Amino acid sequence: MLYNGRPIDLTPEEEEIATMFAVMKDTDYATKPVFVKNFWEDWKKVLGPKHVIQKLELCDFTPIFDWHAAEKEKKKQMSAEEKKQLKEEKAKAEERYAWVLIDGVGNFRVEPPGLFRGRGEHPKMGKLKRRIFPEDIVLNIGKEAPVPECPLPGHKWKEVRHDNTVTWLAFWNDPINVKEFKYVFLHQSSSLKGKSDEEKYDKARKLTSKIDSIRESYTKDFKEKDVEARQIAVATYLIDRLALRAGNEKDDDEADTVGCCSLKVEHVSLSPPNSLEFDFLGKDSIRYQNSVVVNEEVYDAIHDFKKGKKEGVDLFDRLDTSKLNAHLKKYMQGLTAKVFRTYNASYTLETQLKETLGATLNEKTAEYSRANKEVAILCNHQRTVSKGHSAQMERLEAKIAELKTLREELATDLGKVKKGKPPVHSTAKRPPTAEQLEKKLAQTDARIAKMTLDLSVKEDLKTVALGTSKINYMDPRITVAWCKRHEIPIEKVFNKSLLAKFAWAMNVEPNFRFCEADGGADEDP
DNA sequence: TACTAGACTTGGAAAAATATTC
DNA sequence: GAATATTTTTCCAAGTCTAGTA
Repeated sequence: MLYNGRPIDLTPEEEEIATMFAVMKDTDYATKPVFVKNFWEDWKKVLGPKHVIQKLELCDFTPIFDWHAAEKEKKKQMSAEEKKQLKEEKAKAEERYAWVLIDGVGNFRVEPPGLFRGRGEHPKMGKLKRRIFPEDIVLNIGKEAPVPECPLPGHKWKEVRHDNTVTWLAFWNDPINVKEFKYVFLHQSSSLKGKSDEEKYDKARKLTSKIDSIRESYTKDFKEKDVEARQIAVATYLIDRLALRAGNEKDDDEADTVGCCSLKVEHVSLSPPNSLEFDFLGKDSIRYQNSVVVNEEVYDAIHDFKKGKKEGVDLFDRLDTSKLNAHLKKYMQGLTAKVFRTYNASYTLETQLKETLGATLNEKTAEYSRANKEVAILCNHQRTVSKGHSAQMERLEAKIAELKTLREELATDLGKVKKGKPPVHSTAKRPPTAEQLEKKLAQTDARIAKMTLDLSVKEDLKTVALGTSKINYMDPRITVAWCKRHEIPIEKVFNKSLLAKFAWAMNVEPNFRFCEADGGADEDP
């Protein structure tokens, strides 16, 4: 790299960190002052006080960036054969880390050093995430099991435990947030994960038989004199109807985001006669923006909760997630705020999925996507619009316009031919018959219809992420049963990973209903 | 009861793999 | 068959919630 216009040599450690920064030149992070400041503070520590480099502004990382770009290009240019071989070698070398006796392991690699990429306006973005050594790692293995050999010569594990009350295989402290941990868990497809997944959905399903009385109860409490009880009622209403998250307290050294219990007064505004306007940053700094017509008593309650409070003050000042969840436990064993999200997502999928369907497989899977989309919207699962989206839309529109012109030409030719005159637009040596033209016209109409539909679906889904609800919120038994009823191969809606993850749900009866009145109710009430 | 360490689920972005189009 | 679009997988950040402690 260059410093003040002159080439400069760095130690491998200094250079490694410089490279982390250099390669991010074209990302959003590089433009954020907090990111740059945090990076410079941490790099400076490594450089030391007497280093030639004293000012970040005088650093020119372009040579490193160009080198990295060239490396990337080299990799891209490798033949498919070479890539395949490299991949196989890697898989072979790692195979022994990928399995435990009973099942597969999830992510078994430690996180490599890098610059922390927090989401939203994270105060720690750009900080150096240091390299993890065996001395950082705690292993959890069977008492009689041989201790895995430490792969770095001269190093040793931090600790070896034998704790069979937890599921993790290893952990280390997150270097960015030393109080937090990074775990190695079993694979999503493992029986252990499958079991707890099934329990999660069973618990949500159990809500079916309780939900009416719960709604009755909190509706009654909208008028409670006691402020805490009233806040619990309104918060539960929002969590139930809007699928909001619980909203735990957050520290100052995290991005400023909220959930239900941590909403601030400025996040909800009143719009007469009875609408609430929500606008706040939720998990991952994803914006939640929604206008909802609400129960009049809820509207009045929010009005009261906001009264006399300045910006930045908690809307539910008498409430936190533990109080809320403690209250929910009175309704049902194990009931917490997140269960409502699972319940309402699964309920939505089941009620949205139509039982009367079009004839083709494509129409059926499109119906599934449509229902999936409703769930994703409920849960506010969003994605950023892809880079080439608008260009892609324009191309599709142009194509449709082209087809429409063709259609007009076919129509006029058909008119001519029917009157026994020669076609104007056909350039074929032998003029087409009326039948041929009619067939082509029908084909073109079908193509126009399909492309127009594709176009609107694409535009519709440009900010909606379907994956998260599919992986975490919709009871797979709903999907499997629906597919069985409509003779849709399950592979059409679940990819390989999901098939493995949801192995426990595959034997469900075709008539399974998530929201049967007695669905999953207690054996002994 | 409040606090917090700990363990687990949920989340979007980016990379990699695969399918489609020209 | 290369370029482009779409889907799948990987990565690791960021939530939720429990249980133990003071």
